[in-house]
Amino acid sequence: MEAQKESQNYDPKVSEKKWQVYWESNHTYRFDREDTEKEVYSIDTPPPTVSGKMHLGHAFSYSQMDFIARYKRMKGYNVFYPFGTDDNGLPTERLVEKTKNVKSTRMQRSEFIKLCLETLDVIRPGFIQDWKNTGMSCDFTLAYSTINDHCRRISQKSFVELYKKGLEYRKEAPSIWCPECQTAIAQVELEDKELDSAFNHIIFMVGQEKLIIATTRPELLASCTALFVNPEDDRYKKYVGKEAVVPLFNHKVKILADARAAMDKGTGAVMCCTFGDQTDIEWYKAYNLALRISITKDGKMNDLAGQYKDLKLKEAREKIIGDLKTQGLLVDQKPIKHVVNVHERCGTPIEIMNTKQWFVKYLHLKEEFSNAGSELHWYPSHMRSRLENWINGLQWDWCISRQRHFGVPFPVWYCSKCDEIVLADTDSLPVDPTEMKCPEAKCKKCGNSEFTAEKDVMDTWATSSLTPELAGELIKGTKNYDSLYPMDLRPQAHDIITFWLFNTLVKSRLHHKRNPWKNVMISGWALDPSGKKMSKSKGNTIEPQVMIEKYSADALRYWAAGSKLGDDLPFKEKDMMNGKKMITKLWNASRFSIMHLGDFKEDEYELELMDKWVLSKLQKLIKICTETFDSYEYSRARQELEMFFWNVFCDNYLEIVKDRLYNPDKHREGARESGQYALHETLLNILKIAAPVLPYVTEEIYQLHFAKIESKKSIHVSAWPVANETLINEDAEHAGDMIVEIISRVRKFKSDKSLSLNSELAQMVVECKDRDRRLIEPALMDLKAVCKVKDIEFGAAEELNVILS
RNA sequence: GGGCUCGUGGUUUAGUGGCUAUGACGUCUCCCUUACACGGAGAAGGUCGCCAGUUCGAUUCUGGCCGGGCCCACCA
Repeated sequence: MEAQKESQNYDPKVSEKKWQVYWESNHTYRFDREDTEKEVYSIDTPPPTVSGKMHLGHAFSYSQMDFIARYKRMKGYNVFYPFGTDDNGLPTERLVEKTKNVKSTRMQRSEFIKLCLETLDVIRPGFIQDWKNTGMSCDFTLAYSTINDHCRRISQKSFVELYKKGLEYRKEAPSIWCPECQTAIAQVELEDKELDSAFNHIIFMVGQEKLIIATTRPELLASCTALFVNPEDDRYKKYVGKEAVVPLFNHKVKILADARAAMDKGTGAVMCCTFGDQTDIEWYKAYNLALRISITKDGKMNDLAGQYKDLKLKEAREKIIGDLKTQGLLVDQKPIKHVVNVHERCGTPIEIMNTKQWFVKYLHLKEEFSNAGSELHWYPSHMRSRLENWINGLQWDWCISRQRHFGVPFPVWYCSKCDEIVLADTDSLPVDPTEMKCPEAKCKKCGNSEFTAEKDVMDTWATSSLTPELAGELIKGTKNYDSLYPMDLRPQAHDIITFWLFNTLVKSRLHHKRNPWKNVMISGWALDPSGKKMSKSKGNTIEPQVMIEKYSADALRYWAAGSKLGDDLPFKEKDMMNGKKMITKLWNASRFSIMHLGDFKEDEYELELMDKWVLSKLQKLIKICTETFDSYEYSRARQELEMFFWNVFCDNYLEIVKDRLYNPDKHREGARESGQYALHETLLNILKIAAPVLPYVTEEIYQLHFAKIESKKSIHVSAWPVANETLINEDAEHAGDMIVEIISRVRKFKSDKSLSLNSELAQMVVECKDRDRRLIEPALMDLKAVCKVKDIEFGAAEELNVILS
């Protein structure tokens, strides 16, 4: 592959495409399945959802994990860095229905899945290309798709195993239901939404007396099973134990006392329904209350609601309120704002329905999960409390069944007589029970020979919580398979700690009693310029593809490296210029350096003072950047590098060494070679440290000069710099800093006089301590040249003083 | 209501128990010097949210308050 000529300007459009092809055809990022010499570093890459395009948040967080992957690779690890796609679930279903003009529910599931796989095979390469364009260094041959056979098999196998371990159960129980999507959902899929509502004060008759309760959901009157008051509430003590008549429906319910009834809320008296909210379930269980269901799964009233049957919930509410009013049973209506749980996908307020669902049993393991969370190394550390917080608040076992058509089927049949569960044989997976016969001829329990197939599919998180296996199993049977686990790193964004991170942790604990990974790095979000969340509906999204086109992928990555791990970063387009400038500057400084390095030979040279100065500072840079990369603080590494490169290297060192390179005769013998040595070392190490963040431009420069010297095919598989302690030289740094200070005074002098920097000065007197004079004297030739001053004299003074004429 | 997090020149950001508080963008002045005008040199601009405490000394540590963000809880 041809590197760009050093005489040309750097063109990222040409360069980025070129190196991407080069890396791919050379398998630069290939995980070696068989090599056991190198230590394995395994990453549990997040699989993005294929249905959408890559958005800026992706570019942001995937860049950040890529910095670490590249760093580890240069450190000598055999990096396992797969790239899967998540094509299981609603987004894919919608996409395929739209593009193929079909209806999932009107097709056989396997047929629809087949169509999905075909469609995705067409779409996926273009989709993945966006990720490749950002410079991701995944081994793209380690690919999985969460809906393909491989993943369905692993997912179903997990289900079967957990069932056999007694960690899953199927039960008719109150569960969270979305009337819009018409499926059960999990606690994690809930979202808060503040809605306008009203407390309706409604009269219940207790004998001849009126007891007034307050409710926001009068449409559930038919479901009322009891009234509750607080045992301490003097107003209502006399009613406890008596029966009240439910208005409009006229059934009798008991009045009970329970501390969960708040005296200061509404009227202090509350009705308990099947099921208005979580407390209703608790009361239902605690007091063995009747089950009175008055709403249907699609959000309408049922038979129990009598004349209100078939009305939608909202309509029923209005009609019931109207009827209460006309009958004088509604004494008051207080408008309130309250927060209700809605389904995060569709925004519909959820209902609690009694339905038969599959659950993963885990509420009894909260403590284990919490401890497991503490054992993970969190970067940044404060993100752990989000998991902790979530675990503490868990109230439901994990409902993993969904009443949808598209997804991973449960490999399960039920005896049509006694409901006995029959599982598919593990070897036969993946299966779709709706399309094959039950493997058992007769029910073991009752002898019946009729079975019905489970039609439900699994929660997508039941599959994506298995990513360590989905990826790892791809190399099963190779030498390095076992070294993958536990994986070294889970990188992801903070919004799915309670989803993906938690669920993966759960599965790993349940299956293997170990953590899935050692470290987790949590990235923040890319926000819009005003610091708000980007969303398509708000129209404030920024397309990373456009930014790459305009400014290059390196520039976009440079931007992504500008925020601390875990921090959100508002995107401002002008910030793109910083990266672009950095790239240009790197190119130009390298061009200049390489121009003077053509005849350089590695050898022992007596080093000039300013060479010792730059090399000493370089060693410190290497140390700090290594430390910061080790603790995932790539932004700090970027900042340190930028300061060194711009300030120390370009603005000062290159200016200082320039004269020795152009006019070696003016200097002592070997001064030029000493400069070449320092230049070579410094530039090479700058490039290497920049390589994880700016993979393209560093490769271009590396190939232009250093690749053949180091005999490496790519900078990205070259060795990460190691600081040479013997080059750390405090005296040289002190002396060099003084030289820089003197240069700065000269520059100020010229600037004040509106002189150009290369205007000549006749004389300079440097007043300083005697000791300092001896330290800086060795660099006198450099100083004269860079200041364009003919003669330098010294004087004695406690403080540094520079007199010019 | 609980937890976490942030509050630094006009904007943005780094950072630390103490030397003149970091850089970028913007502003102003100057300089086309054989790597780079997508550059270089210089300048102006900050009571480091407010109040107390610990300390010889706090922007940095502790507590309280004010303000922003996120997560969780509350849903009768």
